Amino acid sequence: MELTKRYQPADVEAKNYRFWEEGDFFRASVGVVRKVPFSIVIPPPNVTGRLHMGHALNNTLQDVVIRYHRMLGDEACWFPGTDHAGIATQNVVEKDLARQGTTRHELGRDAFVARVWDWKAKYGSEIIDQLKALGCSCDWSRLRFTLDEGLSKAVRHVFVRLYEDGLVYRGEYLVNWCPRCRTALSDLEVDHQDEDGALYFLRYPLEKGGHLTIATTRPETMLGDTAIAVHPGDERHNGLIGSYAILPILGRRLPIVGSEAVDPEFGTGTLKVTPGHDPVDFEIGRKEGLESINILNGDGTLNAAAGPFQGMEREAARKAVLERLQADGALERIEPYRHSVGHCERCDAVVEPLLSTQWFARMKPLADKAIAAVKDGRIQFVPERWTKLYFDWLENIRDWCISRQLWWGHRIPVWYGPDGREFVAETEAEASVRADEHYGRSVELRQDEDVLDTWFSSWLWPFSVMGWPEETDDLKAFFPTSFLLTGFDILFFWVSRMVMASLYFTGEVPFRTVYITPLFVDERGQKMSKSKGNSVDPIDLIGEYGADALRLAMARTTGKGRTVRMPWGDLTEGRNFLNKIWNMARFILMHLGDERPELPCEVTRFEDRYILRRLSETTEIVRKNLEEYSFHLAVEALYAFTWHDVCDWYVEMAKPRLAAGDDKVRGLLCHLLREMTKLLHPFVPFITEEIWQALGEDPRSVCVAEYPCARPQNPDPGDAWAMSMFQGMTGGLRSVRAEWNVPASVELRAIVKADPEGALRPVLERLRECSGMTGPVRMETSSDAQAPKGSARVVLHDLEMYVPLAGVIDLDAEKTRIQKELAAVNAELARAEAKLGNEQFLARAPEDVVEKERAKREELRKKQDRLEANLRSLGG
RNA sequence: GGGCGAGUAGCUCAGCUGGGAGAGCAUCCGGCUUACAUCCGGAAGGUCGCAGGUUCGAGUCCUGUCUUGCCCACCA
Repeated sequence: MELTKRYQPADVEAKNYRFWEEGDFFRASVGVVRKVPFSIVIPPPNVTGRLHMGHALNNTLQDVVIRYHRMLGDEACWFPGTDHAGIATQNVVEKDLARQGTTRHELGRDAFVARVWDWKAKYGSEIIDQLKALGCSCDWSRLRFTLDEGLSKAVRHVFVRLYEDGLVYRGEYLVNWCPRCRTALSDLEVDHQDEDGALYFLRYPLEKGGHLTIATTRPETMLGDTAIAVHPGDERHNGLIGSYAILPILGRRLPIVGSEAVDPEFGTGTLKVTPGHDPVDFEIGRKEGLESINILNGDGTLNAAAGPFQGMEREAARKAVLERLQADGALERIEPYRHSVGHCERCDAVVEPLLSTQWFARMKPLADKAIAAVKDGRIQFVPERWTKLYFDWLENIRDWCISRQLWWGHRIPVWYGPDGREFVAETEAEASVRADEHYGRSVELRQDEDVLDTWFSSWLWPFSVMGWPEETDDLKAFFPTSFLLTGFDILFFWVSRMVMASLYFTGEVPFRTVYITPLFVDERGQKMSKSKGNSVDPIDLIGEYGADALRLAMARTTGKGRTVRMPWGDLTEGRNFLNKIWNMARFILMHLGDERPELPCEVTRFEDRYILRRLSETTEIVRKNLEEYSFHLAVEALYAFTWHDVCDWYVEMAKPRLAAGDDKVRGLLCHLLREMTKLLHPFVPFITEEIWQALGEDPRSVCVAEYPCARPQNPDPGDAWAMSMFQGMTGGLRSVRAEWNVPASVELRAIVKADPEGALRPVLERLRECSGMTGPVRMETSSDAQAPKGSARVVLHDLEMYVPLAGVIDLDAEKTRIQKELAAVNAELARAEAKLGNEQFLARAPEDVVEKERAKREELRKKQDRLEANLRSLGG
C-alpha cells in the first residue's frame, strides 16, 4: 500500500471507519467464558443535538478506554444511545413551528408529538454519524433511545414500583415554573444569576393606625400577600403580632405573624408573606395556616386574583402596580439592589415560584444507599475530589419534582377514574381492569396529561439499555458496568441519580469507576454554549485537523483542573504529530519493501538495546497511566518516545545501517513500528489502522490486536551511558557548528581526548558511522590529546573534544561560553557539596538518594576539572 | 454565606506518592540533509502569586493571604 507524503486524514478516516463497521469489530458477544467483561454506557446525547466540545472530550476518552480494554482481550462493550431530551427537543421543534407561524397548541398534542418524531427521524442520526466521525467504537447493534419501547417499559415499571413503595406522591406545592415553557422544573433546572434590580419599600397601613414599611424585590407579588411577618425577637415590631395590616390596592386584611425566618437586619425587618409565590413564605404560610393565593396563569400573565391587573404580563404588571402604589402614596422609596434571579436552564426565561399540583419522588431513602456505595468504595470517583460534592448534594437532597407539563416524553402511567381516583399501572389495560374492579363497572379512564422529567429515564440508563426489567443476557454479562465518564455539570442531574436508581431497583451499583471530565470554557473563562456564540464545532475541527488530532488534543486536557480552554495549540501539535507518525511509518515501510522481518534474537548494538528498553519503559508508562485514567501522561509518553527517541535519534542512527543493508536494523524498525502502532491505537485509531493495514501482517483490524506488554530488558547501564555520550558528542558538534557558523557541508576535525579502545569505542564508531547527524567530521582519538590553538571545546563529564577552528573562532567568545558553562556547573556542584556536607542529610535521607547525590557530585567534579583545564588552555 | 478549581518561561500548559525546574507555541540564529519545512539543528528565556510553617530537603505537604473562575445555598 502506498502512503502519501503528507497524512491526509479525511480519506483515511472514512475508509477505516467503514472497514471497522464491515468487520463488525465493535460488537460484543455474551457468554464468552474466557473473556473478562468490560462495559461502558455512553452519556446519551440529545437525539436532535449536535456534537459539541464536551461530547468530543467525553467520547474520545471513553473510546480510548474501550479500545484499550478491547485490545487487552476483554469482552469490551460500549453501549451507545440517545436521549429524547424532553424539554430541549420540544423547544427546538416549537421554535421550528414558530418559524412556520404556528404553535404546538394550535397543532394539538398528537400532531405535535408526531412532528417531534418526524424531527427525530430527520436529525436523530446526525449525532450518531458525528460520533462515528470521531472514531467512537460503540457497539452500534446495541443502539438505544430513551423513548424505545423497552426503555419506556422500564420507566413505567419504576414509576409504579416507587408509587407502590410510597416514594412517589402527588400534591400541591410551590414549584419552579417556567412561563415560557409552561412547565414545572426541578430545582436543578433553574440557573441562578445575580442581576441588578431594586428594593421597593412599600407602606402597608395598620388596622389600628399608622403603617409598616416593607421591602420587596417583586412588588407585583403583593397582590398575593396573605400576611405580614416579623421576627418574634424584634422589639420594634413584635408588639404588632396578632394585629392586622391592610393590603394596599386590594384592601385585604393581613394578619401580622411572628416568624424566625425573618431577618431583622434585612430591609425594615418586616416581611410580606406571599405563600403562593415564594418558598420561604410558603413555609410560613403552612405553619400559620395561611391562605395561598396564586396570581399567575401558566403563561406568566396575571389571573383574576390580581384584580385590576388581570391579563397583564409580569413586567407590565410590576410597572402598573408600582404606578398605582405611587399614586396611593404607598411607595416610600426605591433602592438599587443586586440579587439572584432564577432562569430556566433551557430557555432562559425568568422562573416563577408557583403553586401547582405535581408528582414528586422522595429521594432521601434512595440517597442514603447511594452515599453508602461511595463511602464503602464500591464506586470510586476520579478525580477523587468530586466525592465531596456528591456527598454534599445527597446529604441535603430534597424531593424531586418529576412531572412536566410537556408533550414530548414518557407520559405518566397514572389514570384517573370519573371521581378523580388514581390508578397507577404499567399499562392502560391493567389500570382499566383495576378501575373496573374498584367501581364494579366499566368506566372511562383519563390518563394523566403530564410527562416525566427527561432524567427520569436517564437515571435508569445503565440497566435499561440492557433490557431491564427483563433478565437479559446483556444484563448478566455487562451489568454493573465498569466505567462511567461524564462532565461534572451533570453530576447531580445524572450520576447521583443513576447510583440511587441502580441500587434501589437492581441492588447493584451502576458502575465502579466514575471519571469526571473538565468543562470547556472560552478565552475569558466563560462556559461554552451555543447561545453565547462562543462555542466551537468539533466537526469543523475534524475537518481542519483530523479526528485523530482532535482526539489527541482531548486526551491532553485531562490533567487540568475543572475547566479547560480550547486547546488550539494541542490541535496543531496533534496534527503535526500525526504527520510525524505517518512519515516515520512511510520511511520504515519504504525500507522494508515486501519483507516483514522479525525482531532479531541477538541484539548487540547499544542503540538497539537502548531503544528496546525505552519501548518497554514507554509501554509500561502508557499502560500504567491508562489504568489510572491519566490520559495526558500516556499521550506525553507516547509523544516523547515516538518523536524524540525513535525519530530524532534511533531512525537517524539507523540510516547508515539501512544504506549498508543491515537486516537487523530492519527487523528492529519493523518491530518498533508494529508495537508503536498498537500502543498508539486507542488514542489515534484512524492513522494506526491505516499503518496496520500497510504493514499487512494481520488482515484483521489493529483494534483487535493484542495491546503490547512491557518486556523487561536486561538493564545494562552501559547502554544508557553510551547513548548519553553519543547524544552529548553529537549535540556538542552541532553546537560548535551552529555557534561558529560552520556550514553543514564543511568538514570538521574533532580531536577526542579519550582511550580509543575503552568503553567509548562503540560510541566513537557510531559517531563516525552517523556523520549525517553532525555533518562531516574527521575524528582523531587519543588519551593524551592536546587542544590545538584556536579550538572550540566540547566538554562532557567523561570526555572532551577539541574542534580546531583557527581563524574562525573568536577565542574570547569561546572563553565566555566555557565560563558560563563552568559557572552553572559550579553552582550545581556547590549545592551537591552542601547537601553531602550536611550530616542531617546523610543521616536522614534514604540511601539511594544519598548515593545519587554522590554520583552527581563526581560527575560534576569531573566536568568542572575539564572545564577549568580548557579555560586555562584558552588563556583564562 | 459555604465549597471547589486555577495562579510555574512572553503565551497555553505538564510536573504521580517531597530528592538535580519541563514541553509545545512564540522569539533569535542556521538549514529544502531523498520519511517528514505539519520538518531538522542551535540558542535565549523562570526569586514555580505572596507570607509564614513542617522537613536534612518544598513547585510538590500544612496555615494564612491575594488574584481569578466556577458550583451550591429560601435572604425578602
